[in-house]
Amino acid sequence: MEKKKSTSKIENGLKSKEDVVGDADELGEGEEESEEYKWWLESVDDSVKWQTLEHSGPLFPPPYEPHGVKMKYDGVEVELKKDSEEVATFFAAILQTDYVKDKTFRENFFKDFKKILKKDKNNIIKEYEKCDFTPIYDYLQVEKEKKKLLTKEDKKKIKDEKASIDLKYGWCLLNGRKEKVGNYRIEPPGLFRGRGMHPLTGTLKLRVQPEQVTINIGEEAVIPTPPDGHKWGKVQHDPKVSWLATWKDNVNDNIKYIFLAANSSLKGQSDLKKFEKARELKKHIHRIRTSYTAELTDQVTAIRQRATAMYLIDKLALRAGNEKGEDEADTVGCCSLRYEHITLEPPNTVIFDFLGKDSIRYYNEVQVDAQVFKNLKIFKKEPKKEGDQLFDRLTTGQLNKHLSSQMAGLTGKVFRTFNASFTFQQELLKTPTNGTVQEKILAYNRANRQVAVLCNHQRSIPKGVFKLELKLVKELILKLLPKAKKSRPELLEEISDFEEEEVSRVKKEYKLFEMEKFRKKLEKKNEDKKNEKIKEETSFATKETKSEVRKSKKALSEDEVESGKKKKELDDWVILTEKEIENECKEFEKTAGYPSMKEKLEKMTLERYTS
DNA sequence: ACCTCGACTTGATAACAATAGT
DNA sequence: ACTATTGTTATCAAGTCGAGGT
Repeated sequence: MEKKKSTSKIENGLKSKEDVVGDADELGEGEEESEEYKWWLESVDDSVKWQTLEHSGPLFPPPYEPHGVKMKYDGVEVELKKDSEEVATFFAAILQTDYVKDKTFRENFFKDFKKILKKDKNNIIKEYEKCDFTPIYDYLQVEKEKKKLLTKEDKKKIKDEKASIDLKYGWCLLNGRKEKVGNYRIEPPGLFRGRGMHPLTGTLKLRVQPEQVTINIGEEAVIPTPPDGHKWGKVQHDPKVSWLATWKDNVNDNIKYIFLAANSSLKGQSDLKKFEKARELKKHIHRIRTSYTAELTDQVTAIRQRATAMYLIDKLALRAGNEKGEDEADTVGCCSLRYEHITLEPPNTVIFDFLGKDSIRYYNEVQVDAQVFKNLKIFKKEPKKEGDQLFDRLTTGQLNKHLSSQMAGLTGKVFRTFNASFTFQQELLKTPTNGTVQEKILAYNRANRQVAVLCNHQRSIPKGVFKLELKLVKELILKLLPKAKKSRPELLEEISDFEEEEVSRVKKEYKLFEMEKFRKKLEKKNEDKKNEKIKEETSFATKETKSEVRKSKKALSEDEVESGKKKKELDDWVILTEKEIENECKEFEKTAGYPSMKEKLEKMTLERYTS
């Protein structure tokens, strides 16, 4: 195999995209130049993941250090033993978030808190309602502020320590090559933050002991030393799996792993394989579509359901939708859709409304093929009612079995990759061939947006409304919009009641403010660009005069130095039409509001503590 | 033919670092 | 130079899917 010295970043800039991706292996700074390993040219047999494997094992979180701050029970300070204090502190830390507003979260937390209290022989704390965690919360806030105020040297020291840890645990030797390890830290204890209506949210996630951990490592390799006084649960040498360590999580009985990083050869190879599979589907998609379209009218219900599901997965990029257990949030995918998740509106509109992965709402009104509409109507026919499976004769297992008979290795998720990639490519084809960098970026972002729409990817405005926040929000608005003092006198009033409604109203107001700012920014840039153009033209006309020439020869004039950056950016700026500005604003609206506000609030909190 | 378990990917989001703006 | 904004990386919950047991 031809080997080549890895090249510098500057050289990479001149190379084709493929090469740049290949060169993306990063060795720590100051590393010796290593010979490049072209994993993407390696054969794709991945049943054996490695021949030799050496690593430093997982890194455990530091033991809990008590702070001694007392919480209150029924108005009285209570002394807590170490373990109880730790759990109380987990809860205190998120006091202002709306995890605490969630009844399930509170109850699960308190149940586990009481268990720990019992072990610590504490029989004072009995009712959640009498608990007051705010002293601990306040303490944590102060600690946070202190951390921010650390000196540069202290911050550097912390950074260096982190780097030396990373040097030890962040790398492994896979077949003798140095590769990056991903999540080498054992997950620290805390309160399980299940998403959506997870029945176990708030449950105490216990500290993982080395005795629960299995190490997977090469036979020849030195076995990493477990923490003092501890032993590994098990040490194995299985080259058929890629993980370095594993343990079982006490909350869901889920198995957790330590894997290599996303940019490692192993992950790279399987990623490549995934996309190659999606490309392969392109060759078969016509045949597969013809086949399931024919099956839409099959006599056998199971086959009809399968065909209909395939249509939805293909057309809407729905997830396969495995069955879920009792102890999980009630979310669905294609195969697990229920009666209540779709509404049929003749002649052929289907309204999807359900919670998908991460309890993110999928809402879509779509026109479907007439036969699909007919089928869905049949699948909803009585005696079916709310709570019943729409595809009652279909499981993901059966679906995938059929898919792999149509094309080797084909499963439901391949359609998502395929359709996302296809959409992305189609959208990129609209890039202006000789457009500016700005225009190209715009096209790229638009393509990404289209994929996000297809796959229903959405980042939500973070929840977690703080009680204190409302007050701060009001202060903030007054600070930013001084004229509101007159027009909105109620903002000056003392807050008596922290109603959710009030919070969202103030937030909306802030969002409007943000959007106005954004629009002004765009318009100003447009203006600047227009002016610059005019200036350019006029300066070109008078360029002949000697003084002008001399001035330009004087390297850069002062104000040119100052506006250098701005100018550079303006060079790429495309003058937007009113409609484009409108579109950009609409896009901005989705993300405007909370994130920038949150930081401002944090700053104000800091000012408060430091003044 | 189910059902559970194990391994791995996916995706939201929180935390941090880099860059732009004043 | 200091701070606001934006981009990147780390974290971890929540999916997918095949294998192997009953």
